[in-house]
Amino acid sequence: MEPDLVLDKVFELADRVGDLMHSTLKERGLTPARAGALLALHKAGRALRQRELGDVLRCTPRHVTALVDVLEAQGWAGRSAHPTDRRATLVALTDRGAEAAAQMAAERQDAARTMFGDLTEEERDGFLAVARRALHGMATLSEDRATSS
Amino acid sequence: MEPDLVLDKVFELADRVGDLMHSTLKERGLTPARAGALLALHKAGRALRQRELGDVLRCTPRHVTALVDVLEAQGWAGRSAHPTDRRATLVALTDRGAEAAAQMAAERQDAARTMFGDLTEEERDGFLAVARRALHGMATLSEDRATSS
DNA sequence: GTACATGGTGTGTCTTGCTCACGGTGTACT
DNA sequence: AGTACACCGTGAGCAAGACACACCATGTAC
Repeated sequence: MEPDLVLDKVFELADRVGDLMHSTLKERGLTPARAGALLALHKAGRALRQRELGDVLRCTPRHVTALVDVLEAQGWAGRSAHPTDRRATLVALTDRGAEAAAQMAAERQDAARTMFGDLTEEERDGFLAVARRALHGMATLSEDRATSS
Repeated sequence: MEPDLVLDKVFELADRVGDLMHSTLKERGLTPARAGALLALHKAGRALRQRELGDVLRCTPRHVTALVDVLEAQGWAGRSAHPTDRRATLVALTDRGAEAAAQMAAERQDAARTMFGDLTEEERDGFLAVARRALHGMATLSEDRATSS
């Protein structure tokens, strides 16, 4: 069994989950990026500056503006002025947005339980250990590339 | 340890590998989709109809046209008439494309070895077993959604 | 030989994501 | 004070990935 095929499985797993999520989102009228923004706000549990949102989502401030534009137009979230910093804009979920985000988070957890809920503790630990070592190997690879450039 | 967090790790792993691949591709002047097409042709080992390429890449025929347009313009691949079916167009790698594809495949294998190469057979089997069960659970979920719609 | 299926493409749209430049605002240091 | 600088969001413009619909040329089956 080549390491190659293990990597294939990881991608297959991520792809399938991604596909499923994508299709459930479409029913809600949400795209992956917009849903990500809602979930980020949900997880934060408070209003975020657009800048903060961009940091969490790992995208540029410019893109956050566009994202929030749509979320606001469709009633998922709203902008408000920052109380003390007049440069900043706060983004908060509307009731509708909060409900959708909570539901999506719950669905994600259900899916995770369906996939990994019936594992023994041993199996889970073994799986995570392998994943962690792989991530560490990856990090090493990335650093090598960074220093050699 | 919640199943939730296991899913997070899978995504993290896939994301990191994806990021690394993306950056190596950019140095070559390739985008993910175009590189995918080259690798698909490489793996097939023969010229493919555009339709076949679309099936492998899981995208629409229209998108294949656009993809091949660019690959052809940039000298990675070339079109030729199908010898017997005059509707069909065959896509084949140029020498340059074949070389790049082979190199990318080798790099991918190297990365996989860095991540999973030092596992014992037991660890690898355990990991794969978990992944397979998760995939199976996913499939069940997807079917449920399909029948209930 | 007619009806239908298949293969590729023109046109148009949407989403994600980037850069660059800019105006308004905070902050720190003279 | 005032000046320099950093930070926040946004206007404008662009590239990539991907979809649907309509269309024409070609194969195929009846």
